[in-house]
Amino acid sequence: MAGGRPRAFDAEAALDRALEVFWRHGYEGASMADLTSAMGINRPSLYAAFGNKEELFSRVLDRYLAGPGGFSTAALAADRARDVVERLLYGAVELTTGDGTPAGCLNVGGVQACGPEAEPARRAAIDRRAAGDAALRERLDRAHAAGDLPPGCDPATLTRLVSMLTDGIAVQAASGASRAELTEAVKTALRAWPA
Amino acid sequence: MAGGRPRAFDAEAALDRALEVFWRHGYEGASMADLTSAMGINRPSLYAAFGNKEELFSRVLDRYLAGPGGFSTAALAADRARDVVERLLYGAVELTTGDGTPAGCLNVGGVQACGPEAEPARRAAIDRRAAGDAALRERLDRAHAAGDLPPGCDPATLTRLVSMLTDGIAVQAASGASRAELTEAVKTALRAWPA
DNA sequence: CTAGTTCTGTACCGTGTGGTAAGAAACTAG
DNA sequence: CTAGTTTCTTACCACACGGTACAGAACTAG
Repeated sequence: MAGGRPRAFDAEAALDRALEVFWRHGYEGASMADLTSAMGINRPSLYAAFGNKEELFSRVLDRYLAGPGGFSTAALAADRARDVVERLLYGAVELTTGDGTPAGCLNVGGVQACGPEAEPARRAAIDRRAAGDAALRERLDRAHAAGDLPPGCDPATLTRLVSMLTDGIAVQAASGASRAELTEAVKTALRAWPA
Repeated sequence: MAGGRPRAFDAEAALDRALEVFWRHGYEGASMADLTSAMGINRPSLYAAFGNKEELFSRVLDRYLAGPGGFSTAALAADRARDVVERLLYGAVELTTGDGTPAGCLNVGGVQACGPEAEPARRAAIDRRAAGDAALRERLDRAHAAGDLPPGCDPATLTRLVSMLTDGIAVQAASGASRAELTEAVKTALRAWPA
């Protein structure tokens, strides 16, 4: 006694469309009408497949971090700490100034305070950020133990600074800065850490 | 043929209340009901005095930059370029992590993409940011001409980097970073520019 | 007091929001 | 072919949104 009518859409492809919409308009700025229209499905199908708007956003966040934001976990695999940071910063520039993608960062945009009903989405974004920071922190702790950090550099503070820079990159991109401009700024910032 | 009923509220005090609400909830997250309630006035009074939500936000932005954000123009008066930057960065930390004020920055939050009808407010925020960047750029140009910049430092790029850092500070504060943590990170960033 | 003007208070408008009820349609197991 | 299950489609719900019409209240000039 199984079966049932098969769904007429690809859930993962629909999530990619939803990602595009959330990325461009933010959590609150993306209406269910925008989402269903972009995903090519009806409202009840969306609710049956993904729960509600908040859960959909959460799944989109995961997809974002695994896809376009995947460079940030990949960067941690670099041999030297400076390369880790360099990959993170340039990766953030590329992510937030991509040609076919919206300017800015879905996760950074999700942090900005909005209405009370968007609070769960905000927390979801903040939680993912904290997880990313923790992973970087753990990597820099290892670098510190191996003497791979500049003298007098606290891994926790350095983690905070890198996170601050990637956040700044996202806001700059969202407000119109070009990839070339941000690349130059990152290059200047990295001058403080000679290779 | 003059006179008319006098208004029963102080417009500037009402703007301060509106500032608090916009700062905490963002442009879209602040409803007219929130605003009128906090300002202690009725809807028609608000519309008569300030136009509409968008114009109110614009006036609040000006008040924000003249008040809590005033340090950013004051910082430009420092004698040495490094002091200008230092004041800007520490000032941003203080602004975004104030005790009685919401975490984050009204102007940075305004940049984040939201619904289509918030686009004018977004542009208003971006324009103010551009004006601030232009003022800093002009100050760093003078410093460059006076040999007050580190060797090989482009004023335009340095302006972008400082703006990126203050943006990052705002996002970090909005996502829960403490004043002490951000102060440490700024201190580390400033190490690249010896005093 | 009257005429003119401006603000206040209540009650309302159209629209868009996230979310859902109900039934038809498409599939599988027997 | 039938019963059971899951999806799709249409139509709808209550509600909150930004914005406003209208009448009464408070003031000034004559």
